[in-house]
Amino acid sequence: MTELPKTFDPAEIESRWYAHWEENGLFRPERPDAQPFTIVNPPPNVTGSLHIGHALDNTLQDIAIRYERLRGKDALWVVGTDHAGIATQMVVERQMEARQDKRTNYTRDQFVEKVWEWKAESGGAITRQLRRLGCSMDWANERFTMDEGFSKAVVKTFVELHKRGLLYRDKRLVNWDPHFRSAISDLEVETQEVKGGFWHFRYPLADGVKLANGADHIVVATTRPETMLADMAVAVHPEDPRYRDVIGKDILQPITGRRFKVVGDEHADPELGSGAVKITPGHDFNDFEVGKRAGFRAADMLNMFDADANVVQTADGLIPERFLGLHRFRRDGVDGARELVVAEMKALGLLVPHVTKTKEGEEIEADAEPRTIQTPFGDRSGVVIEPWLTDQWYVDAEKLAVAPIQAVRDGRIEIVPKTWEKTFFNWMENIQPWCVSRQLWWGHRIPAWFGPDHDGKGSAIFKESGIGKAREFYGHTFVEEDAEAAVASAARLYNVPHENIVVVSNRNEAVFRSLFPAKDGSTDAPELAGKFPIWQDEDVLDTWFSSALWPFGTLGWPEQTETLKRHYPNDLLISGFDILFFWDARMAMQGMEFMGDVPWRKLYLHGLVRAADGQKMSKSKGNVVDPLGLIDRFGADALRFFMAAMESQGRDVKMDEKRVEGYRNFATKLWNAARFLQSNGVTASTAHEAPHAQAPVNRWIIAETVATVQAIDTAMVELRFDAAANAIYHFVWDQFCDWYIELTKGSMDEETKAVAGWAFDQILVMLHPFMPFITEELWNLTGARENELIVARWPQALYAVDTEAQAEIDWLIRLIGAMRAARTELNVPPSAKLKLVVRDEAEETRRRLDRQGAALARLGRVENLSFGEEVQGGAAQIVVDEATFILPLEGVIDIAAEKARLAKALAAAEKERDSLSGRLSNASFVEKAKPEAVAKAREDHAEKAAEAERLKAALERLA
RNA sequence: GGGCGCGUAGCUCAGCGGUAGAGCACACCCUUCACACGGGUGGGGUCGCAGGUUCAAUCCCUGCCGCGCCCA
Repeated sequence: MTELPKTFDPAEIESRWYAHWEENGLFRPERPDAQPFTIVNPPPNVTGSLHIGHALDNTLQDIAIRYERLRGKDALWVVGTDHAGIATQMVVERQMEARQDKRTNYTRDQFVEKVWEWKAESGGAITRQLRRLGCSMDWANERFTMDEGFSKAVVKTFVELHKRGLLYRDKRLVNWDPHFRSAISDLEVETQEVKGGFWHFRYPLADGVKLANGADHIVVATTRPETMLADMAVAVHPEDPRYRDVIGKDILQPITGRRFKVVGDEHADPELGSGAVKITPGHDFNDFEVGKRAGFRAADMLNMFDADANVVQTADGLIPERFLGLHRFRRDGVDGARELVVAEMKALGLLVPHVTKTKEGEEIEADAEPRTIQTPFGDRSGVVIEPWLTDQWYVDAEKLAVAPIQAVRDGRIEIVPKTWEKTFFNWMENIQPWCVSRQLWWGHRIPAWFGPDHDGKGSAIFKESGIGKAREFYGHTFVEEDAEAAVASAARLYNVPHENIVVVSNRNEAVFRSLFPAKDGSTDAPELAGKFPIWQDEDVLDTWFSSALWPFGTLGWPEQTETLKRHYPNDLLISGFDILFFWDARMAMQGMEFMGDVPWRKLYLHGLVRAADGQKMSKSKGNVVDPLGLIDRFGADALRFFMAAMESQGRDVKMDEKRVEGYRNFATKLWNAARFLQSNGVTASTAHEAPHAQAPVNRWIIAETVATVQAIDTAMVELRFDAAANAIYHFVWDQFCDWYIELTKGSMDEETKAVAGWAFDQILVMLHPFMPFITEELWNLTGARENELIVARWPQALYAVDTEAQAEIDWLIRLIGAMRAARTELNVPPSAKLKLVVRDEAEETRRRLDRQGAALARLGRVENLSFGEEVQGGAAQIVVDEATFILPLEGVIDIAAEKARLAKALAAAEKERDSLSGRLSNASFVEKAKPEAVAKAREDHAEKAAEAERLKAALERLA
């Protein structure tokens, strides 16, 4: 056993022990016969670095897993990262940009290769950082969503969902992110309020038609004037008397000269604005629905934007040349289509100005009415989302949501805290189809192949298309796990031999090679004449589509592995509530669909970590706290303890560095307690059971240890991390250090050494889930051990509570406390030793004084104890239970001060006594209150009355 | 507009039907042989406001005020 150094260095201990645990496989000890306990980590983004939210999330998980490991379970904490489609592609593209390079200088395969290179070099940052936090994850089986095995699971899921009719391709409006040039899901759209305008345009009626009021036009209002270039109708309420007669008549739109109809649709609210709205089905979600009701097919809806949201010609060719290529609206100081539309309408006299009056009654005209507009933004790109008409893959979330909803309802999944259930239900019950395709290069390529139409006689037919979006035109789709299966499927459909199916890279190639002569000019026949080219969908899947498989994909699925059987369902999932929809809900859907069972039995949702001022941390605000910086300053143990202690269910955690510092101090306190024990010959305990003890102080600390185990066990069942942390904190500091060590100082007999060693060992075990590093270090420094603390045994909580010992030590603590208080209040110098005279004491008190005399003498600074004698002159008097303790202070004491002190105590006792007697004299209280409450009140009343009597007597003695 | 949550000591937060707790901060004292990242003692709260239920409300119910989040 080495002597403990005076101070400890968290950094050194942390790196040493972490490496030791990992190298020795201690995060996943072989326990084939033990009950499994399984958690999967929310896979952090492979480009990410550890932020304070990860620190909270992973600390809680580590506490849970270490706790269960100590309790002997086969504890598995699955770890890995996700490939973060957009984020990772962005990172690599940004690096390229810095070298004046760009993605499109490479083929897709070359680019993807470069991303893998980046991952190999830089993708490990977050996993190194999780290690610094002390997370005891199963690194030996670390997973990545783009792993071969995991990718297989992703492909299989896609194909299966498609087969089951739960996944389909559809042409409809998606949330298009013009920055990333990709679709995103509705969850990735953040609505924000921005200041905008509401413009009113006059749309002339064609053919001389007039409204009931004689007007030759309809006024429509819009917040997006640029979309008029793709308008296809004007909608009015069918019952609106102003417009009823013109339904079915034509509008002759200015600027484009397009003719379209006035349609009746209840979407138009007669109360709002003019009651007439322009309809742009290709660029607005509401208008899309109106358009469909008006009889437009999605494929015929006009599109006026390219992927960058710049204006392109519509299918009818009516957008004037001068608009083409403009951005949708003003950007970087350059006017866009919106500004030009407004200017031209104004010039045409078709803009209805917004008129306001100043206080002086003067009228002021503006082009638009200022308005706050709910505007959709891409959560990652920060640009305005453009509803765009494209073909995308959708998961039928509504059907998949049924089973998870049921599982939560009947308790197979328990959501903690329960308040989140309502949010979960609300979202799940109103769920929208989930768009899972993304127009990126990095990710799981969608296992769907497209092929041309056919004439039924072995020839391919390529449909002509009017709109230049090659990715959308195909005749047939083959969703299969690989190209070979797709070829087979295509051969079946086209009814041709396999060798007549040729896999090409995209549609352009298919068209070119099928319809035009071979490149070498050797023949006039197209190279693929008589054959059927098929090409794979170029899109990839939403990253969340893959991470939804995490609870079983990481365990080997679709293979039916032993691990999978043993560890699915997982026992617990811990995640921030911010990913409840993104991830948790989707895991529940996929888990129920493919495993037929819940992914986890409990779902624990914690809040956000906020900055000290309560603001959300963000890079732009510059208020981000780096958890690694906190680890450097205070140690990982202190940061972890802070996270646990602050995690009460349902509330956000506000950052408080002083508190982290406080827990660093707590670690130091523990360290020094160990030093003290060591210097007193206390060593590691050899038994799991508590030693037999006679001395009340030893029996007391055993009882308190057991009470602490019970408190932690209860807290952990309820997932009250704060309660668990506080229980061990107060036990260590307030009971073990402040009282047990102090009471046993100077009387360290063999029994005490054994009990102290045992109790300290239990402390190390109980504290280990929260502070793994310092506890492991002390465990090994305090004695020879058979095993590391990380795999030690959790304390037993089976002992009967030793109420007798507890009562005695409780009495002793109260007595010493009261004596100290009296001394301080009467300004007795701390070094002064006083005599102590006891009167009115019961037998039990005399016996206790007998046993605790030494402790009382040292902690109460008493040099002589006697009974019953009358004290001459001034003295301080202390009432504890039935006895009065007198500290003679002849000549030293200020009688007036002592009188005041006693009077204050007397007043307090009388106040409580009277309040209790008041309650007891209330007949309805005695009748209606619970009997226990009445009994308790009687008991307390008797006690307070007696105490008041004794204090009164003490006061009289002074007079 | 719908939903959820929060308002308790100067600050950060627990608590909960029987008249309030912690950490930090604050004041005073202590070079007590583990620890000043320490020890001791103490001050400090009409538990947002107003009603109601109850023998009894900080705790349950209703309304209001203030703050925050999510969804449309």
